[in-house]
This record gives sequence, structure tokens and C-alpha cells, in this order.
Amino acid sequence: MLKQPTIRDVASAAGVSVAVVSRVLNPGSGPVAPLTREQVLKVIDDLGYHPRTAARELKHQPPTTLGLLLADVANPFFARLADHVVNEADARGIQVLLMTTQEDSQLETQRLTTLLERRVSGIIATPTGENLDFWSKLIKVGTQVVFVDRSIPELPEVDEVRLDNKGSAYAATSHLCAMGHRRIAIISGPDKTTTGRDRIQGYVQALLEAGIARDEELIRSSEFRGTGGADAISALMSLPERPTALVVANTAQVTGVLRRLTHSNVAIPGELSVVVFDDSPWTELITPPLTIIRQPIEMLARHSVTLALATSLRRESAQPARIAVRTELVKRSSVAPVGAMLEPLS
Amino acid sequence: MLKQPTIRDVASAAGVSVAVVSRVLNPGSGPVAPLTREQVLKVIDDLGYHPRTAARELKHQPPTTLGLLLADVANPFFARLADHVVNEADARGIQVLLMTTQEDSQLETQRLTTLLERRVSGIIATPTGENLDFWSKLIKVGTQVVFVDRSIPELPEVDEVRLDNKGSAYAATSHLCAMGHRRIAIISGPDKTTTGRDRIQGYVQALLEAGIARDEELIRSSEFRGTGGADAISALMSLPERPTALVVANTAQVTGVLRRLTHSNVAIPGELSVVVFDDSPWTELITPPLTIIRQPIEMLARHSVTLALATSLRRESAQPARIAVRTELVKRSSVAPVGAMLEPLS
DNA sequence: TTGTAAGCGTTATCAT
DNA sequence: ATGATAACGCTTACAA
Repeated sequence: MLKQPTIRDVASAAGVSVAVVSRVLNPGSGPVAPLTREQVLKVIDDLGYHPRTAARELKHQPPTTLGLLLADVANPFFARLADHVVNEADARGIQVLLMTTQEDSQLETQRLTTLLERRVSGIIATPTGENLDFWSKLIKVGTQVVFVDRSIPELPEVDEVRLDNKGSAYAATSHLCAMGHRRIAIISGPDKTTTGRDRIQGYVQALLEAGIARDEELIRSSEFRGTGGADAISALMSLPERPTALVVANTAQVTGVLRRLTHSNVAIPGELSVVVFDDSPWTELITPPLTIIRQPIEMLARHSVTLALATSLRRESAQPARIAVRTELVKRSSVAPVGAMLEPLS
Repeated sequence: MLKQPTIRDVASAAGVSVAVVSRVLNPGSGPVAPLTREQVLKVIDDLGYHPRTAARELKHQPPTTLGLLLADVANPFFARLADHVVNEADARGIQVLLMTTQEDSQLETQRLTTLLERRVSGIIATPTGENLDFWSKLIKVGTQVVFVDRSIPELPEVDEVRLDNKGSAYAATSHLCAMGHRRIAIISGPDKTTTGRDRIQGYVQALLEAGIARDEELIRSSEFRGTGGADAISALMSLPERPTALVVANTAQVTGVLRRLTHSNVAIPGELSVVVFDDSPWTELITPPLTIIRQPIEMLARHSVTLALATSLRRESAQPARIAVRTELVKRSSVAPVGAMLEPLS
């Protein structure tokens, strides 16, 4: 196992001092004769020298690493977010440390500790909602924290980038109303998440504007993980007065809900019109192709990275950023006018 | 912006030397009086001290970071792999630096440079196939390199963890043969990838055993990205003698192929029986539910991490590891006996 | 049991 | 234009 050469090895091999080598390594940090420069460069190449990041970081922290703390990368939504974040970060020459919380606040604590010890310059995260003091501390020591897709109300000073959840749910629900539906159910995320609450708000507002009373029976929150979504749909479909339309506003639960619907032989859109929050390619493949809320994840990533890399100077005076990326309702075939194929049950 | 305390701050605040603090930080590295220990611990907590990883790494490299270099995390297969790798690594207290090549060898070079400069202890990668000398160098300086899902023939000394591609394709094809199919097409990965070649090998072997001649017309390779897969299916379906069965052995192309099939109104399994290499949840949701090759990604991750973290001492004498994780054929409804619902075209 | 001091590989500040 | 040399924050002999 070969030992890597250090800057000193390069210096002596080139017959110059380490300072000179450092200067050719960091152009602009000082003068160096063209000839000397070339020779040093040659030696660097010959020896296969690569400066050690750890040592560089020790001197003066040049923002080079960014933490990406997601709930879960198996979830396609987060996977695509991660992909774009990595790309976006790379375009600016910075690396991404990927970690997951699995929605567990204890794990989150561990991850945050690691991130703190690494002195990352920024963190893009989907917080669990706990660890309030830890987040505060991170910010206090100058870490650029950006919450993406969710946020923590108790920490209003944190930058936030999310989808326009309220608007999305509003659009989905309005569309359903326009098709004549009046019993519209929604399966959303946990109540304690802003994502869940915002979506329900948009849903309720659309209902109000259509003159439909809010019916708690039709509003279901389910965890991001587990079979909560599937169970919710079962409960909804056994209601005395079944819904004729459904908004699945919990991305993580979409497949579970659909599976249960399929197994229960609920005809879509005959018995139930459906709009889902998920624009994965497969939503177009199934029968019927699903009407979806398209989520411009790339924008989410771009804004997040920009904020996470923003110099802390900017933050001093300015208000925290609150960016809501607009979504798009893509109409396909899982929504039909109410009663189009089947008369109401009575 | 608060400045983080250093070990020296802790030492003076606790009225001891830095050595003592270091010892309580690294239990087992030396003796420390129980009382002193407690006091130091208290000060650490009060000051909110966190040791700086960069400084620690500088002294003696304790394997703490692992590079995960994937083609692309938007691809669900790789996303799930990443998720498991992160979990598995975390269980051993090590962090993951996520990078993507986008199948571009130039980008790969950049990533490898970064990884080298960071002196990561190990790298788990899906190599593009280029950068041979760079990989060699990485190994030479003691980096544990593990190729996952693919490998590079020219670098037989690198550990390798992959799915049993040949066996998978063999199982899929045999199943189809058993159902009476004789014109079985396959859409696989690029010829230059081991993945692609292995799958075609398994396919051919199954054909041979069933006494069916290999027909080059029915063997299509398509890139991992782009519309190659969709185009291939179009070509196949316009053949004078159409195939009655298809194995989609290019995971990245599965949705594209199915979309084209759907748009062309090809009845599955009526006109065409289909087996795909992808066990995403949605494969069960579509009509008909797809017969798939299930890929135990978690195993892939576990083995990869284990190898990437293995001490280099182990490697000295031993042969490089070549692990092939077995897959499973899950029979659903996209495969039917030949001619079951529709007579052959004449 | 505790303290002192020498690195680890860079960068940056002075002199030269 | 170049070269000593002092940090950076931590670990670790070696001394006390």
C-alpha cells in the first residue's frame, strides 16, 4: 500500500519550498515564476500528488461540504430531490454528505451531531420536528440550515423551501368540485407536519368556495411510513355515504393506497375519482393513467442549494427565505364527472 | 455567529490539560481519574463542545467516510441501494459521501479526484468503465474499492457485488419457455456492461436448453438512459414474425418500454407475455400486475459496505471477493401460456 | 494520574 | 519571486 506524497515531498522533489507549491496549488494566493510553476506542476503529476482536504479544512474552512438529511432515500420523491441536490451542489464544486432520519428523532440527533463535528457549511433537511435546540445551536455556530418540503413552526428563522402544498391541494380539490363531486375525501400527511396541514387547508378552502361543508370523516391523516394510508382508504370506502372522489396528498402512501383500492375492486374513476400527489413515471402507466400534481423537484433542489450555500452575511439583516415552488395539475384519466359511469348509491 | 470552542477552551475551563480532555473524549486511550472525568464532561456539555472531525482525521485516519458513487440516484434501483448503504454504513458509525457520474466518465474523473483528496477509506461504485488508471491508483493508495451491480473486466482485482444477472435472465427465460413461448425477445443493458452481457448469457442458455435457436433479431441492447428501450420495443413489434414474449432486462428502461407498449395497444399478456427486472411497488399496481425479477437490494448494500470497510490487511493475501446475490422470480399476471388468448398471427 | 510538546498536511504571514 | 515558520485542532508519546 503506497503512501501518498505530501506537499513537502513535492517541494523537495521540485527543489523549492512548500510555500511555492502551495501557491501553484492555489492560484492567486501569491506570485510564482512561470518556469517554477511548470516544474512544480510536473512534479505534482509525476508523484501523483493530491492535496489533502482534511488539512485544508483545518486551516480555513472553505465551504466544501453540505449535509443532506432526508427522511428516507428509498422514497422516490426524496431520491429525485437527492439526485438534483447532488448535481446542483456539484456544479458549485461542493460535496454532499447523505444521511437519513427514517423519521426518527433520535437518529436525527445523531446525524446532527455528526454534521456539527464535520463543521459542514450548510444543511438541507426534512426535519422530524424534534431537536429544536440542536437546530438552534447549528444556526448559532453559523451553519446555513435550509428546511425543505417541511418546516418547524417553532423555528421561523430557518430558511424554507417547499412545494406550494396549499395551492396544490386547492387545485386538486377545485378540479374535483368542478367535475361535480361533493363528497371528496383526502388522505394527507401527519397533522403535525406543515405539509399535512397546508394540504388540508387548501382542500378545505376549495371546498368552502364550492359551498361544500367540511366533513371530518373525509379527512384522514396518515403517517409517512406504514400502512396508514391503505387503512384510511378502507375506512373511507366503508362509510355509509361513500366519497366519490379522493385526493391522495401523502406521496409516500400513494402506492399503498392504490394497491388497497385495486384489491378492493373499487373502479377508478367509475366509483371513485382520484388525484394523487406524485409525478413518478409509473403514474402514467397504470390503468387508468392517474391525474396528478406534478412537483418540480429540480426547482426545490436548486433553491435549497442556493440558500444552503449563501454566505451567512446575507442572513444577518435579511428575513429568512420562504420559497414555495408552484406545482402543476396534470389531468389524465383517473378523474371523471360524478356519476358519469355509475349512479350514486341512492 | 458564535465561535465553536476548541479542546483547549475545554481544558482551561476545566482546569486540566488538553491531554486529559482528549483522553475523556477517546475512552481507552489513557487513564483519567473518575472525578476529573466527570468535571471535564460537565464542561464539555456546558460549553457545547464538539470535537472537529477534520482535525481528528489529520492525525490518524480512522475510517470514517465512505464514498458512494452511483450512476444516478433518480433511478429507483440506485435510490434504494443508496438508502440501504446509508443505513448500513451508519450502523457502523461511518458517513456516506454521495456522488453521481450520470454515466459520464469525465464527471467520474472529477468525483474520483475529490474522493482521493478526501482520503475516504472506501468507495462503493457503479463504474462507467473508463478511468482504469484512476481506479488502480485509488487501490494502490489503500482505498477499499467495491464495484456494485457492474464491474470492469480489466480490473479483476477489485471486489465486486452484484445481482445474479445470468441466473435471473435464465429463470425469466426458462419460465417463458415453460409456458410454451418460442419467440422470446430480450431488451438488455449496453453490451459493454457486464450486467448486459450476463443477462444475455442467461437468456441464451435458457433458450438452448429449450432447444430454441438464438435469433439476433430478438436480442436488443439499449443504453441505460434515453429512449433506446422504447425504440427497441417498437422495432421488435414490427418484425415480420413478432415475439410472443419479452424479457425487459434493463431496469432503467422498464417504464419507457411499458409506456410504448401501452401506447401501441399491445395486449399483455394476450399478445405479449412480459417479465421485467424491477421490483418496485408499482409493478404490482398496473394492469396486469407484472411478473418480475425481485432484486434483494438490501443484501447488495450489506455486502458492499462490509467489503468497503474491510481492513486492507485482509485483501493482501485473499482473492478479490465476487459476490452474486441471488434474485427471485415473482410470478404475477403479465405472463400467459403462448396463444392462450390470441392465436399466433398465422 | 496528569502535563508537555511534537507532529498531522495545509495555508498564510513575514522576511529575504 | 521565494523561503522560513507559525498557526489550525486534535492525538499521543514521553515526562513528571
